[in-house]
Amino acid sequence: MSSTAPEAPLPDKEADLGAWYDEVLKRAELIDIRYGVKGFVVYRPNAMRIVKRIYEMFEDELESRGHLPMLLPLVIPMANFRRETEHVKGFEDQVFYITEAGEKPLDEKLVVRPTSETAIYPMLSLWIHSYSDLPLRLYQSVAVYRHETKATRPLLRGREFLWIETHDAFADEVGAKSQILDDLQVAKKVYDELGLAFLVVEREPYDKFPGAESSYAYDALLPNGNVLQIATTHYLGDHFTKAFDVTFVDRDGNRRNPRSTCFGIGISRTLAALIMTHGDKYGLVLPFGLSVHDVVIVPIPHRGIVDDVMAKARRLEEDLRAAGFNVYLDDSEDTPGDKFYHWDMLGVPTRIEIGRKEVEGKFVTLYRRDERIREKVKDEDLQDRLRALSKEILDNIRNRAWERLRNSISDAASRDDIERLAGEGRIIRANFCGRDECAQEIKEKTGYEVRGRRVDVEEKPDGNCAWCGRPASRVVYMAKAY
RNA sequence: GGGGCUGUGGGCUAGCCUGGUAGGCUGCCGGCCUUGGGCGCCGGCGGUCGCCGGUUCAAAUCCGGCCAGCCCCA
Repeated sequence: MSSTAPEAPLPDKEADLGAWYDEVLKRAELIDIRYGVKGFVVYRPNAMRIVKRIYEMFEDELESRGHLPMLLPLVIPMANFRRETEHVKGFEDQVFYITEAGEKPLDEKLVVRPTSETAIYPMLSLWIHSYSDLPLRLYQSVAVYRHETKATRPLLRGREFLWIETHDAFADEVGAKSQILDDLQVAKKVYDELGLAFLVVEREPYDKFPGAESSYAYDALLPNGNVLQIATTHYLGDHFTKAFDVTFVDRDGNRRNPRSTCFGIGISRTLAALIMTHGDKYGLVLPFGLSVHDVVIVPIPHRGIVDDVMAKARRLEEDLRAAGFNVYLDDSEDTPGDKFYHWDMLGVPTRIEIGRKEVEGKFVTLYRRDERIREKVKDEDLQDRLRALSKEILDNIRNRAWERLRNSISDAASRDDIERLAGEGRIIRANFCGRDECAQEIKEKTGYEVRGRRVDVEEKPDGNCAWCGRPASRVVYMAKAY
């Protein structure tokens, strides 16, 4: 495979995030957008490596909290899809249908899942009988399909995207609501390990998932000031269990409908957020555990001591591998400079350079990608230093992300404030009346969306609605959204 | 949904207005020389110019349609 050594520098990330992003997807060989079908892209090995790791992190976390894996079919019979009316209304203008096979029309039209509630609930009605079957926590890691009408963007808005969806059922509302909090913990834990910064918000009532009673979301901040919804968890009440006749008999012998929840984790979008949050003018920046390798060794052979350099490089590779590091010795014939640019582009977090000085001085030159600086480390200290760096790098890029998020938020007390701050691309915190009319007007006038109120921090309004002046019932965050 | 721009060897592009042998950089292959942030030299490989149709003796180039991507607006 070619290790494309790109000539020109990347576009300026701050000035033109979109151009930078497209170029990184291409040069780091992450995503190929040339498949030829609008909204569908190819994930190349460098992307899938990261995707698999993100999946693993979420799956491990979900399973440790009682979720079991499952796999539902891609297709949903039309009759089932139509059983929950609000849900249908929310999705029907963007579902793909399968209507024929070969040349013949199908007897029953099939829906390609835009999400799998209407696939699983008929099964839950078969599986759930007694309170002892509850709670039931299931998840699947799949792609879903939505015929987006807005402009599609690789990983950010596709007609096919990767995600995890959980489908949980509980005997009562208390159980279901506590699951929502647990879901939020799952997301927080993994996003922390990815170094992402985010707002956790409860969506406004008119902005809920179709069929939900309440919706909670993780909005990550992108460097252009936009927010990106990367995960949502929903309390579905008994809407779906009623519509699909899911019942159980409680301890008192009464037949009841379980309360249910679902949790959608956007894997494609999480990848996009990772790329854009941490990347710089040399390409990806990733914490340990996400990139193709965590440590790359680059030998710098000089005439006369090539053998010594290679021997030390090989010995290091062996030692580090034995110690559990994901290490790679780049002994290709490219020049060192070429290799530096290549591994920088892929976001490999650390690099070890071995040349004459390192062989003679019994040390290595250790480079960290996040700050692009080198340090000398004595051979015997290397493993400890790498372990420490693993944590330092993650802390560093996470802190940077959070600092940017904190610095992006401004308070607005009036309509003028909102319009001015929206013009500056700020995330806006404001007292809000909670009315859909206001939210729509704000969207029309400024392009900003009311994203909801914080759930991780309690914030009480200290004045009237910043937009309409009516009494405020909550403090909300407004932002331009992807 | 509306408007604009773009599509040329693996990657980036020139040529298009003014129709006539598709040029460069990079990559890839072979060789020599090298190697501390994209080394140098020599030789070679690689393109039905997004797709379909039209005009013409002749189309990458002009015209129409379609597909895809990017930007702006709703």
